[in-house]
Amino acid sequence: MLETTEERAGMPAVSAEKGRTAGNAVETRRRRAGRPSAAVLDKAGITTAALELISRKGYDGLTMAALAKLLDVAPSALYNHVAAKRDVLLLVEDHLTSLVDVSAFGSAPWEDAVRTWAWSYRNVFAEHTPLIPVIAVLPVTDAPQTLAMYETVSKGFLDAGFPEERIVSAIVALESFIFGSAYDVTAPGDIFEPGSMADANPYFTAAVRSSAGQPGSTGEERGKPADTAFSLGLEALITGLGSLRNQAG
Amino acid sequence: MLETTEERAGMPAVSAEKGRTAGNAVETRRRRAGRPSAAVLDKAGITTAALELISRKGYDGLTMAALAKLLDVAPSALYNHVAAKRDVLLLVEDHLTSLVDVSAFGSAPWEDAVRTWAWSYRNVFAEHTPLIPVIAVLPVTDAPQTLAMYETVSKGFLDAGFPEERIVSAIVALESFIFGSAYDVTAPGDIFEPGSMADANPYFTAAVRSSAGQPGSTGEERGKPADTAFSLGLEALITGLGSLRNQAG
DNA sequence: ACCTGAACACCGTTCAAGT
DNA sequence: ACCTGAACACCGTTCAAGT
Repeated sequence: MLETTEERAGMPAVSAEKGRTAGNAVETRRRRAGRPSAAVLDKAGITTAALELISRKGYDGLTMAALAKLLDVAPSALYNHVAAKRDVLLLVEDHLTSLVDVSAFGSAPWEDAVRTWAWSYRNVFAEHTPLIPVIAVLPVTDAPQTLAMYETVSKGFLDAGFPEERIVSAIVALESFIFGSAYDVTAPGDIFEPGSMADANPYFTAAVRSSAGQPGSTGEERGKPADTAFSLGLEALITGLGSLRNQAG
Repeated sequence: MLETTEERAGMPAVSAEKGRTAGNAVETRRRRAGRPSAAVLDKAGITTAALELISRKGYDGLTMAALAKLLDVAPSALYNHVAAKRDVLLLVEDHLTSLVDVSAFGSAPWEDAVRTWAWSYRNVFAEHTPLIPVIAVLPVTDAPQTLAMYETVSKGFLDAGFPEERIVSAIVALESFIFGSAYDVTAPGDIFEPGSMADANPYFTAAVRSSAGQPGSTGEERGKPADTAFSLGLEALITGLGSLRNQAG
């Protein structure tokens, strides 16, 4: 999996001085200053610790100080492995992208493969919306797993008869929709309730009232609003983009 | 338009003690402690000052301290008018939404109206992507201009024969695509250059190479990549969602 | 090369005191 | 009600010193 030499270790690295794993304090003997005989930190360990912190305390809890504490080092030690906090977010982003399901490309028909990929992609990042501003501006060179995902998706599009010169635009369009939709998942359910402003906005108010209880994409009685909107937009995109394919696929 | 009583003043409020407008220092006579005879701050002034700061220094420059300095007050004075920095972002967001062009609804055909609205919406927020996480979770009750936009768009959809119970989902789907696409505009042009990873990712690399110089939506020789992708996705959504309309429109 | 520890230049926010 | 001024509890990051 595009593993680099400095990222081979598991996480969290065992601290020789303490005989324990990070985040699970057992002893308190201090590590003295100076370079340790074996490095305590590596990128894989930092990534796993960041993920652990995010799942426990959310993105507000992901501070360099908290990360350092979980890894049992001084905050400044992190800067031997990352240039800035943004690099930590980047490591996390690339790891999460490897969780996106691209397996249907190559087995299922194009429409099904895009559907599986898009839902999986949205669901992964719905839990990690603070990363979206990072991804959107992220050069693919800095994110090997993200690049690997694009490679699989590109091959799937090409094999399905999609014109090569339109593949990147199509992926970008789908991704834009996916990222925007990931935010919707986190929105409160009553986000569109006009409340006291209902009288001044009758058309929108009526639309909101009548949209309640619409069936979800999976067929249940009332789907979550975010899922209904995602399904609606995704099917429109699949149909519209699919019309660009030629007969080769 | 939906002006509230405490927001009627222009901006920046004139400081009686200094005889100048905020952000344009002339005198330095100190305002003494205690409640001033006329309020120095109001929401409209805070909004305009925030916008000024953003245009001059970007969102990193928008701090409560910098905002207070531009308005010539102590930082703590802001908290008499907003509960937190988030409220400042909300004020800015609602103002920007009022700049989105919804004028084509009611005059142009539905497809053209959606197109005009979507491009305008994307262009406004492409310059203000840090607001996107705020909007996505924002109850409409707290943003009267945003609600007004939804009202106009909803009426446009209904008048065009769009089924009422699908309007909110359709707007959400379009908005999701618009917000995601706004990020693309800010991305560096070479974001997809595989660089040294090209060999390991041949399909994606070929797609990136062949996508360069594709025509933009406005017909010029080579459009900006973000515009090409936006056009592609938007037209797919317009076609797909448009098929839901009945003959009434 | 890769740690510690101290320090720097900020943040957003709170709150008593003043008029 | 609506300011000032001081203070609090943080931030991310830098850098000399140590091995």
